[in-house]
Amino acid sequence: MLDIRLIREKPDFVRERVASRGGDEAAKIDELLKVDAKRRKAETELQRLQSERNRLSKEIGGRKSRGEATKDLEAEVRKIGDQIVDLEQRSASFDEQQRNLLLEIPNLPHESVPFGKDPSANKLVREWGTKPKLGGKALDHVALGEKLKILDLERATKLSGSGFICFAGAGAKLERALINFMLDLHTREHGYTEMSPPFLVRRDCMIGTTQLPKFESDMYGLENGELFLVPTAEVPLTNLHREEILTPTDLPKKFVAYTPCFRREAGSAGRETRGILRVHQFDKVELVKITTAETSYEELESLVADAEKVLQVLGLHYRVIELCTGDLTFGSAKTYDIEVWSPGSRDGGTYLEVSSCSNFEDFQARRMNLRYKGADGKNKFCHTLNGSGLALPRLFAALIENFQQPDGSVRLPEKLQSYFGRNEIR
RNA sequence: GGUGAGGUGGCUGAGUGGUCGAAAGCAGCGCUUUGCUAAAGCGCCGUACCUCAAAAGGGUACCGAGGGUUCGAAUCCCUCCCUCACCGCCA
Repeated sequence: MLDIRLIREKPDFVRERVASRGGDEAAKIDELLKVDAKRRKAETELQRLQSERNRLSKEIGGRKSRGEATKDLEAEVRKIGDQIVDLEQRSASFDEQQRNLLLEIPNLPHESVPFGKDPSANKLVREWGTKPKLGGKALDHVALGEKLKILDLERATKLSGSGFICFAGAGAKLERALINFMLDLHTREHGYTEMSPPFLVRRDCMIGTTQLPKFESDMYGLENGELFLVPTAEVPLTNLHREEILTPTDLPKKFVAYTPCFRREAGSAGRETRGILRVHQFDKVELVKITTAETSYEELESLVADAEKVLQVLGLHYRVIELCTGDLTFGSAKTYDIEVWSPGSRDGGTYLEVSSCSNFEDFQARRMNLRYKGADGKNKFCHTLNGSGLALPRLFAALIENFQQPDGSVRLPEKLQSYFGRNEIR
């Protein structure tokens, strides 16, 4: 949520920044300013009347204690009371309109974000490692999974429909090994605190991290819209301290959690969704940071580095992409994607997004009223960041494709062997 | 799920219709004094919003949430939420 004062003071700047993402939300700025003006006018008038009522009510109290008549004053206050009821309703309605508009306006891209309207304007930041030499006959993860009996997609479909995964045997164990490996890496070497949060959260949490109100149709909900299945651990982790005022010396707070993620992914189908690459339920290890305003951008860089480390230790080739203004998600001010090499996908391989690391600045914090005490004693909104560290199905797919052997077996990276218990799957 | 108790400022805790945004204590901040690592005295010390060019100042709202009664509600009534205790059930 943007600061209404910023919009009021620099409407042109906000309009221009919002427009740089594409979309039509910039048009809402004018509407918002109108509502804001009406709201403040109503509020000022309301407060004037309330003040008057307070004054007269005290006068009544005074007169009664002296045994004087109060009928005339009571009639007057009753009249003011009627006007107050009316103005309260109008004021509350403007207030709600304003909040609803604010919830629908996306965050402003950071000034460093490259301008562009689609992914073609994204910027390659760096690459790490090299593509494996597999002799041009790389199998994709679906074929490999079937051959090694570590994926049972047919039966997953029987249980839950398309878009669900059933890891089998060594596949299930590999999934678990990867989760443990990543959690250990981030807690032991990167200083994150491991959490195991609820997988169902309240509506307010979903609003806090910007999944709602705009993207409700992408979410799974329960109980008349009261509880939602988390689409990512970002939601419970970032909301942990919602409505709190944190001590700056406790910042940054760094959390890591494994959770399943539930997404409707309505309308997605086709080559992008083959196998386990885009599904309704998947596992993910997520990194979240809560920081001060001053440090959030350096924290973003180290967050990306923390996520990259997973691929480095596993020895998987990847690249880091900086998203352009038009490709940013709703709440993000700046985002880096990490894409791992998948030699079996498409014809001759492609890159798969396994992490998206974003700085939301105070956009989420404002929605969830998450603050810290500034050095000047004033309460300030925190900055929030998150990134996958990493998403499992695509990592799983990339791993078995990159390390497949000519005989169809998969040789596991050294670091993973102790977690998996063996050095290969065959 | 049942019964009972309760939700007041960073914490503890008064306050059952009228200068209560709220006593007091603790914590915190500032000054003074003594001196020593602690104590005493005095002062300040919630949040959000509106107003104001800004600061100062002024105002409004907030005592779990939402409604109601009233000229006036932390205080009375209703609904809901949460916490605690005991009972029941249970992986």
